[in-house]
Amino acid sequence: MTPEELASAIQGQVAAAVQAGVLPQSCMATQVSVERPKNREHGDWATNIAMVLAKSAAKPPREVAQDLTTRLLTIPEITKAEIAGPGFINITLDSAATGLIAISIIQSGSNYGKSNQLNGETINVEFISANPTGPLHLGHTRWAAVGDAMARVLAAAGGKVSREFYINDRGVQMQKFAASIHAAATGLPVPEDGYLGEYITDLANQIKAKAPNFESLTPEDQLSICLEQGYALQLAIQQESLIEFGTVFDTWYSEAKMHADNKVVHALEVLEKHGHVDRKDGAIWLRTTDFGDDKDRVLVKSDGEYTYFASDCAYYIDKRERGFDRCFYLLGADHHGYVNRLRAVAACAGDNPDKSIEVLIGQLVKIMRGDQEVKLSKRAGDLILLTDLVAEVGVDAARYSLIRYPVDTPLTLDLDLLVSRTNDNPVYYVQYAHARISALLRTASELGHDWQNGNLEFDPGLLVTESEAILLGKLAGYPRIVGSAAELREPHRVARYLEDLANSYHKFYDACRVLPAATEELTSLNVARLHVCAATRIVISNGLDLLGVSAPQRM
RNA sequence: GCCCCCAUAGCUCAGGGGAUAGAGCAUCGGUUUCCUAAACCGUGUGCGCAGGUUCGAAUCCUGCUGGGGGCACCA
Repeated sequence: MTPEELASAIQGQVAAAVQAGVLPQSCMATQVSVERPKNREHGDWATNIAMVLAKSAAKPPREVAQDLTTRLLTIPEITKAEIAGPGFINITLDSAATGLIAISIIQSGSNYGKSNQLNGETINVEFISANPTGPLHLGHTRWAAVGDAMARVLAAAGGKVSREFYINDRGVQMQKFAASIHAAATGLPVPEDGYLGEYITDLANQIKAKAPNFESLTPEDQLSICLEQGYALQLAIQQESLIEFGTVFDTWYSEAKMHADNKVVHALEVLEKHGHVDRKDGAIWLRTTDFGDDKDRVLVKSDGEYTYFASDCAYYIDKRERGFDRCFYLLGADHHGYVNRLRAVAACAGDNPDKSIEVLIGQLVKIMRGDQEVKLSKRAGDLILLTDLVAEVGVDAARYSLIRYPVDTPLTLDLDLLVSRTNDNPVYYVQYAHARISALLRTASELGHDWQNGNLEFDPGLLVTESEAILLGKLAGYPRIVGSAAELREPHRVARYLEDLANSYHKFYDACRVLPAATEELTSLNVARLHVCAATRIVISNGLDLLGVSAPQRM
């Protein structure tokens, strides 16, 4: 029996109580919530329904609980229902009812945990969106991991998700980038505010190697080759490192192409049509203060140039016209000032920002090397790159350690720690549980035990020990973890859950012998426990998949 | 000045209004003739301060203190 089934069974008993006149009609509307009690002695599940209903029933919670308890005991799967504390009802299920979850997980396989909670909503998840003027650093890496996990979680909850990377390939930064490469290629001094770092020299060398006549070109032609080639090379480097990292975008969206396609002009027309555009001081403004921004924003400067903000507007409007119900922006804390203006843009375009825009602010990643904080500065070339992190700790550990914390808390990674003690990383703990089960199932098969289709049937009633009951309860809770991770936009919940699940599995493994000893025959108890193991492996594998972390067969 | 985020064990952090607030690391000790010991078991004076909301607050609200970040016709 899953918690959802239990909740609806309780709902049914509430209805019966209303029918019997014990509870007023108003109690029907109340949502029943079922939770796992922290303390195992309180049973398998607990509900606070009596306390919630107490007010509308105009009775003390314990009295409501008393009546419901009697009714709940008529449900065959419930062996015990007790009132506790202020009015909790603690419920113990028949061990067979608890154990059946294993079968249901095995049948669902990779679909276990998926739902249609988001009801096919089309969601655009935009993240990283780094300038193509340098490699991706650790700040981007947090989003590369979390943004992708977010997309996976939303998809598992029934969203139609598209991952998108916005390329800021237009504007002053690109010019500086080209000038910096050009300087490196020709031995000129680095321009003011230019980019530093070895990668600039590398790019310059690659460009010169591809264009043997480079030296003989005019400086203007050289510069334009540097821009074009430097951009292409650097973008390819970003794309490759993300693929290696396991983050694959559906769309790489070029700002320059958006301009070339006249999308910005179109966006201005849309905004104008909705009546929030002003002209003053020779510039064109969007009256974002109509919708809570603290000042109006310039779309077109008095010199006729579009602002970056104009691109933001056009990009948003284009996303909506491409059919996305909801646009996620995953931004660093240094961009939190954008939230109000993005929402105002949506409102100026005639949308309800509460529906169409969702901005998640990720606090910055602080990096320690021992006691020393490593300062990041792309211009100065002092970087911790995505590729560096992966080289040091591997994709799985890197992704996992970035995902397992909520994004709204600053994250401190100690590189020395991550490097020197990789075995202590929780990801290994979870992966080990998966590898351990894989080994066990492998052994079962090598010994010729046919536990799935053999003579012995799965008997869930044999799973009676404490560690089995705890493990089964955790397995039953997985779908709601995925659901809450999606609803709250907090993929880290999946990671925390997996650690908890792995812990329950290791304890189970320690307490319960799964396979028969070498000389003995397979028993029904072995079969039942093999089902539990198989179900656990499925859940770990499904959960790790949501994080983009591998589930190894061997370690 | 205005805005956002944060404050929980020695350290890094979990904890969607519920019962005795939890992990990992670190410390010290224990467990394997038996399926993977990357495991398991034991070892703890902790929710920054003050109010409020209610049957009940680490959780929600207000104020304060302390830390991080942000405020351009920049990108």
